[in-house]
Amino acid sequence: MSKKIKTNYDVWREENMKDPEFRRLYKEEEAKFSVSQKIRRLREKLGMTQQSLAKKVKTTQSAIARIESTDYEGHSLSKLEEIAKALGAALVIDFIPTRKIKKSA
Amino acid sequence: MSKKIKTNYDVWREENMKDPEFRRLYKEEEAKFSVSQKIRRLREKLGMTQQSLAKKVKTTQSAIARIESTDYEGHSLSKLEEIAKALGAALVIDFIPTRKIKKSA
DNA sequence: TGACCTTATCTCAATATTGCTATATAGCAT
DNA sequence: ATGCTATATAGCAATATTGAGATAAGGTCA
Repeated sequence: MSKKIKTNYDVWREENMKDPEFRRLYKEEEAKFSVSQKIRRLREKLGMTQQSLAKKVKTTQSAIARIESTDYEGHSLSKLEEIAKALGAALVIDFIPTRKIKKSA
Repeated sequence: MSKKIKTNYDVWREENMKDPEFRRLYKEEEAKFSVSQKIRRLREKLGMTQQSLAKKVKTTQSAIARIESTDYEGHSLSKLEEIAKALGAALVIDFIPTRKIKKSA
């Protein structure tokens, strides 16, 4: 039934799972994951292949693979929007202040 | 009726909302605005000009103006990260499913 | 009025991302 | 083993974004 192909991401995750701190974050906060990984995980939840996602986004499998690679950081917002749509999701972006904001105008 | 889907971002926010300081800094209403507007509003709250922000991000005022223009959609994630940092904020990105995900996998 | 500050818009070159093909690897099944 | 499927990666052309300078518009203030 279920195919268990081990991706680079699987290898990466298994390796990192050896680290207790990583395990803690992995369980508690998926928010800690990169955009690339979020896309991959959502795609896999939907049972889609890179190929089928590529078709929906009108691009190629290799382009999806690149976007999902753990060390890729060249994402564009427009592409992310397209991908989100193809995955039946809404892309949410927000800026969260990490330090105090001065009251002055 | 339908279950409200709680995203990782929701969990993250709810958890942080327990902190009074975070609540003060975070304004729920901000979520409605576009990325361009969010940048502009946050910059103005900090009393910064496009010029001063440009300097922090090592670019020009015209580039900031372009990024803040309402109909601009060519944002890159890397630029947004830089801008967020310069504005003393964390960039949060999440995919929120808008339809049910099959239980499998 | 003029001087100054802030923002918007234009153009162009430099840089970055994307699309695409080909190819390699890995897992599973026959 | 072979064949099939899914993914990863390299190279290059096409496309898109960015950086920069010039300029214009609007506001404020003396």
